[in-house]
Amino acid sequence: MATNVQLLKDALRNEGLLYTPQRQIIWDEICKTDDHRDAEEIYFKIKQGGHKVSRATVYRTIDVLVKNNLVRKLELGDGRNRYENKLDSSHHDHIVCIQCGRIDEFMDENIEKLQDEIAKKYQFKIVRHIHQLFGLCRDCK
Amino acid sequence: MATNVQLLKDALRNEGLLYTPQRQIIWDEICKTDDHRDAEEIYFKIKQGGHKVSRATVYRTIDVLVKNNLVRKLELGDGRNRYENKLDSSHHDHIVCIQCGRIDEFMDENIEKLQDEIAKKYQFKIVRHIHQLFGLCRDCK
DNA sequence: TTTAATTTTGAGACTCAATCTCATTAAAGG
DNA sequence: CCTTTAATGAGATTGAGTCTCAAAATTAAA
Repeated sequence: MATNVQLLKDALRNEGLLYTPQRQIIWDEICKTDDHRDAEEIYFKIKQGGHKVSRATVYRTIDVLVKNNLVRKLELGDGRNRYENKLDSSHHDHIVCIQCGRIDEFMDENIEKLQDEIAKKYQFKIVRHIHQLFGLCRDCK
Repeated sequence: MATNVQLLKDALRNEGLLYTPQRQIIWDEICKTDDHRDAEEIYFKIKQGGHKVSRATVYRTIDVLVKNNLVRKLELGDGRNRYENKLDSSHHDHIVCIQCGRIDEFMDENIEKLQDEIAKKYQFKIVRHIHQLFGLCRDCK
């Protein structure tokens, strides 16, 4: 598998951390899909795959990946954070079906612009934002 | 104090629940400020005020108030939900300072419209949305 | 190399918000 | 009143996430 080994190595070097098999396994697992999975799911998938990596290491490594922009953290407000790799995805926000859990992505340049204007009005420097639409998807309404 | 007794009574009737002193105390406490407080803060403020209401009742009652549109639930993704009364506030979203915790409110009719368009494009029925800008406020940047 | 110093890992304890349980208390409605 | 039904509260439980610390692995030094 070994997806984007170099990206991981760079992130680790950037943090002054060592490149280890466990960290590679975790990064590989996150790269395997474009799903929005929580840490437990990722942890169990790794276990299922026959690898032995502890829960603590999974959480610790995900934090590093998020901090170094390899992974996006999704906060849906239900007490579980989700994660998705940022390998080839540009910025986007999320549409979440409250019935079936399906998560779609959207991006609107105009909304981004309006956001910046609002920030300016409040003399606020935006570091990140969350924009999520909750409701019923095509198949659930 | 007894703020908007009728609104509470209506919400409770709507849910088939009884009107009780504890529920009134909780609703009063939430109406006292326009802050965005978490359940523990509300619980302790009630305690401080000399009233005896259990934590369980606070959480249970807040849920009813949220469900009946008397209270807005704010999910900032830090593991604690905040609540604000909806007495005289119209719809708005939030700007959160990651340095000092200050929370401001904003509302942009154009963003709302764009949101609706996106929903239409995805054949999605929006039930609620979260739009939060995180960063540094005027005094922190 | 062999040893010493440093970093990482993993098992399980711990935290904290939130929920659940169930015995006790309070209220409604004859 | 008395019976029935609902609400309350104390404390147990859950669950995601974090922390601890001894053991294992890696790196650097000798």
